[in-house]
Amino acid sequence: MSDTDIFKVLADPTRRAVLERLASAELTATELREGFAISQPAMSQHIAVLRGAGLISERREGRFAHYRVAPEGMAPLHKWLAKYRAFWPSRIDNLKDLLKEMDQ
Amino acid sequence: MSDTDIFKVLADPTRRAVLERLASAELTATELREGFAISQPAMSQHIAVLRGAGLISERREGRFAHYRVAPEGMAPLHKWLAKYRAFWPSRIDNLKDLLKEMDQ
DNA sequence: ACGACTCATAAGTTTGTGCTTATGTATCCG
DNA sequence: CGGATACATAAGCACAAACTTATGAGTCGT
Repeated sequence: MSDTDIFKVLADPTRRAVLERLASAELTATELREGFAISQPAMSQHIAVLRGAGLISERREGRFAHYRVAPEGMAPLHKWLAKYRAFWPSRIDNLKDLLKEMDQ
Repeated sequence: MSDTDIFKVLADPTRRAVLERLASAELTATELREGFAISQPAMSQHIAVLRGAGLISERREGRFAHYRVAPEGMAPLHKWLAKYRAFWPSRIDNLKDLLKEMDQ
């Protein structure tokens, strides 16, 4: 998955909203569609794109498809952004706090 | 600058390449164009987009326009990605190393 | 077996993005 | 002043992206 593809995939607000909803819970395609003013095929297509990018994973169960975030798919994005870490200083303190939290 | 806009801006490989070149040095529009198989207006348009997104800043000097990275423009991206930091564990060690480096 | 349900795929339309050529504006230099 | 240089803007075109409706494929319950 190229950087260009990752950015293109995430440039769509509906797809980012889908990721956000999946961040807190595993959901089916139909459940995901709730709250979106979008047709079922449109959602299906977005899901296919997210899956193609490795950003979500699928668990089939009968006629239901359950989706969840595949965080490792964000790796290219992390990696790209890291190239600009020389400019992070103002955020380092936050990171330090975060690490302290996680140590406990 | 919305998340959607930031992602759209960065989804273009030419624009990301421009940022990469500017990360190490301040350059003029013409200098930036070197190595790209692209017309002058095309580059000018990409620059306008990057500037509109707050990702680069301009320093005018006579007829020359010098550009450099405006790292704070990446903030929305950092912020968005941080929402998925719950999935970072495998990267925490790298962060710790990074912080150690920066403390010295 | 049959209708209802969940999701995927196909085809067509519309809108957006990035490019081009042409031209405009401002600055520098001889 | 007048030509050359640096960059921006305008207009038009080609391709890509996201949506729609229609339909297909598989699963469930009665």
